[in-house]
Amino acid sequence: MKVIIAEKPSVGREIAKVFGATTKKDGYIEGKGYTFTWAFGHLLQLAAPQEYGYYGWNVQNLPMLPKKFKLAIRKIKTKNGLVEDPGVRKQLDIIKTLFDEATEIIVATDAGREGELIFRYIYYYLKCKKPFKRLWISSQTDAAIKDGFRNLKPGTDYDTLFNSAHCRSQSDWLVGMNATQALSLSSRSRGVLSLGRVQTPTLAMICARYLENKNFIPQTYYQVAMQLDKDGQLFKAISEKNFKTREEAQAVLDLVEAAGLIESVEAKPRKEPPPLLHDLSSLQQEANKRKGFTADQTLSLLQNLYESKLVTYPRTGSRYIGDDVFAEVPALIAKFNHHTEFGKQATLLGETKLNKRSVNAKKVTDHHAILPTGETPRNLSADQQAIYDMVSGRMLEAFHGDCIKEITKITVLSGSKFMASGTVIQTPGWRAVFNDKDEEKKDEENATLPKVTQGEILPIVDKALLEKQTKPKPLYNEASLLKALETAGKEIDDEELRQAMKDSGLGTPATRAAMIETLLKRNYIAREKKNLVPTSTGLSVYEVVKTHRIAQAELTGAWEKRLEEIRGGASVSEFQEEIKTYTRDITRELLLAGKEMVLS
DNA sequence: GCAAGGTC
Repeated sequence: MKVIIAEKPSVGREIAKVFGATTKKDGYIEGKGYTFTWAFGHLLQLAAPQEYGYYGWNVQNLPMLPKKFKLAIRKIKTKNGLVEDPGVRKQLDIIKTLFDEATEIIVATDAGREGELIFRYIYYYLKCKKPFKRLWISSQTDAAIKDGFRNLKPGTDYDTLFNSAHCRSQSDWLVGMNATQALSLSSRSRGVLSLGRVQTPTLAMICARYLENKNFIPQTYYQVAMQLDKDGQLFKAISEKNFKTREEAQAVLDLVEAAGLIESVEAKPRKEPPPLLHDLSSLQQEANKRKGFTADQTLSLLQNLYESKLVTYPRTGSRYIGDDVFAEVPALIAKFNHHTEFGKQATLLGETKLNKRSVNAKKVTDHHAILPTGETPRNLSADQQAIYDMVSGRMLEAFHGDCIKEITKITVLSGSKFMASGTVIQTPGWRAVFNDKDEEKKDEENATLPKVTQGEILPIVDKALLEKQTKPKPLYNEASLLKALETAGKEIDDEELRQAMKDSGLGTPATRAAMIETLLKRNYIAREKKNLVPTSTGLSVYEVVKTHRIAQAELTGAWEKRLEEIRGGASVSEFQEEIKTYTRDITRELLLAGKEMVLS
């Protein structure tokens, strides 16, 4: 008997379906000589410090450097503290029984570093010795699955990938556990002061932005505005220059005459391509902007929709689909032909050539972009419906044509030079789907401009001196923080580190929402209206760690570079030694620095 | 009491 193990039930069932296996059992499916089972993500994790004899929280234990890491069944929090997750225990028992009976195992966990780790941790924990092969596919269409099974890889091909995954896991444990205890103990804080490779740079970003915003000194500047009249249609023009002093602006204002000469008129069409399909992060950002949902709420609503088979896999980091999935898109779009809001646009799309901007198999990683499945939704809550509409509306947008705008710039002479600009949508294209108001217009922009010609002289009906102030960068909210986490590392000077981080950023799509919740739970940050601001505790921690590597995105870049080398066959023990050295250093530094910490 | 990673 061959046993196929997937990362999650949905994938296990999908593969079983392709094989025509139909006998559903508790925790697996049988048929056609195969058994299909699954994990629920990571069933096993690196064991807690006490499993290595480090009891209690004690400076004497630090740094904790286990000789050999152990695995433990995933825990859940109950009122009696941490206990083994019974569902996980049960599934692990099922997997053990199946592995014991197996002649061969086929590994169908997600095609990536963590997918490899999920399987290997199970395999080694169960002390399994059966041979295994690897299924490596990036979409779960019938064709992709069949093709993948014709091209199974030897399991050992992925040994170095497992090494890199295991190193990632151990390193996060070593640095996180030790740094957390070191700072919590030395600061004599009442609560836990947690630190980690991802959470601490995130906290640092929030704190740095908050301080920059709070300490910003606004600069006053001046502009001169006028209103011109073209056959009764008024429009606004602003001085070409900004002025540092009121006097300079006043002088320009005084020179404005009763009429202005149209010096030039420039009208250019601009094509605006449709947005890409959603990945989790872009959807979380949009839901935060449109509905004020937190990243965590959006993920949980999307998970509900996924479990009801209404949308595809939610925790994806790709905004693209492959050609195989694209082949199914026309039929999917047609399902929305009678939708109350999008029906007209869906029908229209059915008659036109689809935009293939979101189609690129090379940019599909473990999972493709989020799409509706085409199943008809029933009894959705208002919030679920809102998320579902964002997913399906985005699909219609993504395959729509460009939006064509006309950007007009007019220069007016009256004493000095003035500019008027306006944007008119000529062909809405994808913008017809939601028919939203255009993104926030600059206040000097006119909604529409009258037709004027060069050389014309128009009466000036009003003029004024405007006093304005420069504005600081805004505080982070969930949407802008998620964006910043995705792009973290883009400004690293070191070319190699920047390169190593360019596809990842800080954290992963699956973990970012939970990480924001962790910072809130630790009382490091708080929600203030839609903004995320640091608390006094958060700022105190930031002050202590801000100059250390643990507070910088570069640390992730440096690790990613080394992990990629390990995947390519480089020495594991060398990296492990570096991490141990770093762990000793950061622990020692924090044991000292924490003593100086001011906690209110 | 602690990380980051995955998912019901």
